[in-house]
Amino acid sequence: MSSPDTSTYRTLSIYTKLMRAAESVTARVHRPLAGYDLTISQFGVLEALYHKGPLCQRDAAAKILKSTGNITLVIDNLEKRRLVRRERDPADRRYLTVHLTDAGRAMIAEVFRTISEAICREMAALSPDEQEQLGAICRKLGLKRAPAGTSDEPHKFTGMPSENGPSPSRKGESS
Amino acid sequence: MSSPDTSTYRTLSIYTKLMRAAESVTARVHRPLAGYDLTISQFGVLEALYHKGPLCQRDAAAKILKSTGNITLVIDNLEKRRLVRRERDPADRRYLTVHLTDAGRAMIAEVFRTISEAICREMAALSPDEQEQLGAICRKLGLKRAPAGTSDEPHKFTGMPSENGPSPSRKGESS
DNA sequence: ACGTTATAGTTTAATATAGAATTATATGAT
DNA sequence: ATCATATAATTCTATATTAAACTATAACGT
Repeated sequence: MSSPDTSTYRTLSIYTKLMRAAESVTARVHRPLAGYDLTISQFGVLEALYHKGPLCQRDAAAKILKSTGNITLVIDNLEKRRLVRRERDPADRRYLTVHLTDAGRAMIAEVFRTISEAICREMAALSPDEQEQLGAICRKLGLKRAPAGTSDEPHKFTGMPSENGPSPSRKGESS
Repeated sequence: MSSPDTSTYRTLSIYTKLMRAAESVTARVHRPLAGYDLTISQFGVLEALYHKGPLCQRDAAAKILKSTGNITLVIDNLEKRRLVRRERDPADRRYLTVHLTDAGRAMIAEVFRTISEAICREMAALSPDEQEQLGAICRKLGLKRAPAGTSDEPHKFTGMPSENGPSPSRKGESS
């Protein structure tokens, strides 16, 4: 019943709605970060460490989808504030493992709680049914190249599904 | 039958899925822009001009959700490539109206077609029913402060729903 | 063992962006 | 008419970010 044009229009329209919804929700969700003087990247790193434990910088970069050049700066800044510390891996001296300090852990625990609450408030606009539908739809949308992820990760509020495959790093673990 | 914790977990999980889907889809959709040597901001401005006609810089900035300081540079760069031109509004000399040039229009027409096709490919992962559901869900999610938008705008592939209300500008039109 | 290749991290140069201060123009109140 | 205020755009300063060049370390093939 609809010309190709109309159907295209509807599709574009829905895409646009998706983008706006995502942007508007993230804008509101991330608002509290300003109060902690954290950038989204800094939050992303802290959160990754909080939920996955110590990480090397390459993996941290992959989590938040930034370049390795950038992660150096992000972690520099977190380290200056004593929220994380770097530790040279004695087994492979190329690696720097990034750890949360106690202060960092305390901070991310609080920030994470705050952000979680914000997320729940936002998502409360949807009924449980709608949340289900949304989850299913997003899985389909995201799955294009992503290796049908099962994602062991707890929660990742920032970052992208590794699109090109940032590689799990540390290939030569066996031997 | 789920503890508050479980329910929170599920909510966070769905939020995360939404963010990843949105990011992964936009990454794929925007990929062709590199071939035209257009940044996302530049594309956003061209697209706004294409669909809404000439705009003053303030409005262009609002469309793509960037600062007025930034829009100056974005438009500078588009103007250098003769894709747009600035025109001083004789009625109110504070305004610069930004127009597409013929070259700009030709370019955005082509780019828009390319991007539209990419979007359709992405959205084809969903059945018509699912697309409907997604549209409805996004409307609910986006609507938090947004004035129950009816959005006369054709398509906006970049930018955000004006959250705080960037103001329609040009208040003193009457008189 | 030795040299090639790969990988983790840093540095450097360029761009994008936000935010504050600035300039030019317009509006409104008295 | 004049002065205070508001607004559009630009400029300036600082930060975030990427990409590419570079350094240090490790793995692999011969």
